[in-house]
Amino acid sequence: MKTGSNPRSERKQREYEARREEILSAAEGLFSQNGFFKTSMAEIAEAAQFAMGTLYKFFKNKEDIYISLVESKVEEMLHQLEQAVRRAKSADERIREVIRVKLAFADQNRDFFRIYVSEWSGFEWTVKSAFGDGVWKRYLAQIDLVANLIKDGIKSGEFQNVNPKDTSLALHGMLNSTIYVWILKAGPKESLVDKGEWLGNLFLGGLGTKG
Amino acid sequence: MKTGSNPRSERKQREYEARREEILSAAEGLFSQNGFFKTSMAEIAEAAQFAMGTLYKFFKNKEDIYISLVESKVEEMLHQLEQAVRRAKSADERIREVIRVKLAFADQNRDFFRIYVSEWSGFEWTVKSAFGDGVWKRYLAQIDLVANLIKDGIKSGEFQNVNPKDTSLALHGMLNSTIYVWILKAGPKESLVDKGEWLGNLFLGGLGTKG
DNA sequence: CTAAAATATGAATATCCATTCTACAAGATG
DNA sequence: CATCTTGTAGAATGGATATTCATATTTTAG
Repeated sequence: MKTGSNPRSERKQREYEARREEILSAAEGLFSQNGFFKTSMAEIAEAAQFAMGTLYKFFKNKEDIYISLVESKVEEMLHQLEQAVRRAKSADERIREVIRVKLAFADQNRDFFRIYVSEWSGFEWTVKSAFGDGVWKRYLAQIDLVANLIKDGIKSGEFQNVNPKDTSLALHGMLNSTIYVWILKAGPKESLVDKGEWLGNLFLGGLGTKG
Repeated sequence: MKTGSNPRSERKQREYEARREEILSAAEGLFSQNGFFKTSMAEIAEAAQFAMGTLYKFFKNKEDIYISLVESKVEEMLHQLEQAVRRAKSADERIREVIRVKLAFADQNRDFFRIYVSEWSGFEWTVKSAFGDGVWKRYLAQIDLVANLIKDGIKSGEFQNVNPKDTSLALHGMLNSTIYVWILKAGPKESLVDKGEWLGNLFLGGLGTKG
């Protein structure tokens, strides 16, 4: 009949979660460095200090580890973007806020972002199976978030009359390429976040001098 | 002593090249659809209508096929970009020309571009081995080409005083994301090349209304 | 037409690795 | 303390597939 008392099972639960996180964290570094296909379960097990068999008590399979990893982080990033949009008042400022938050998030989550960027353009059709649902949906949610923001800016006259979705996509492309190369070079000197302002200027004001 | 006569060996050479191209072309479709790791030599052989062993007469291994494929196309794209830059006169027009050419190339080489985009952000560290040399170098050459173009534009006063390399990178990111999503959706109605003009406007003039 | 050289073949090999399974340990329970 | 439950271990299994190699076919040339 079960003890039924919460405290005990709660601790179990917590410990289970903690171990799960440890595995994810170990896997994150490996996937980031070597990609999905060149990371073996044996390596993950070793890095997480568990036996291979144990991993399967926490995750259905290798893909499940990968997906859990990406999903939770993408979710987190989406949350942060939503909050950022909320706190800014003008359309212009909202765009700048999005840029800032994304750069900061990348700065804070380098390993993840390396996975993420290659995910958004490539793995989608490589690890496909379960992806359409979780990650891709949240990715589109990000694009939509910014697209709506642009739509509002157009209505208010702050922005030119463009296709909001295409423009949002362009912005994300700009950011991703900037972030990705920054991660690759990884010079400890250059600050990624500092690039936020000129990226905002470029996107909002353009490269040309004549208005 | 050899016949020494050229004509004969020339034909051989041509036929060899032709078969090589056939293999590359077959591989292109498969890699594009399923990615490097989920494409087997058996599949390539079948698609190219050769036996597996024969493939190894033309290429050292699977990776060699992949690399040859990407390298030759990237080279081609680079050439086209160089020409495009040459034929335009103003800095502004040169940027627009680059955008046009890249979009047209993507339009014409959908399969390749799908590989390319995932290559530029992801496979680089996954299929790594021989890449640093060929593909990556040519990719950077593209970035540099545009960076120089921007530098000139700054000198002539046409462009604002930005970091040319970062800005070039941002442009390429914009284009890649636009192209990539277009390929995924693949609606036969929307023209990719038609997006060139507003992408040029956006990049040069910015999203905002106030100069 | 026939022998030698060059090509093409695809079954056999060897390696790699995700996943499973049986045995062992630690901790809870009465 | 004995038993039962839960968690951990890592060797064994099975499947996949890149690459090789002995054989067969085609082409060349005398």
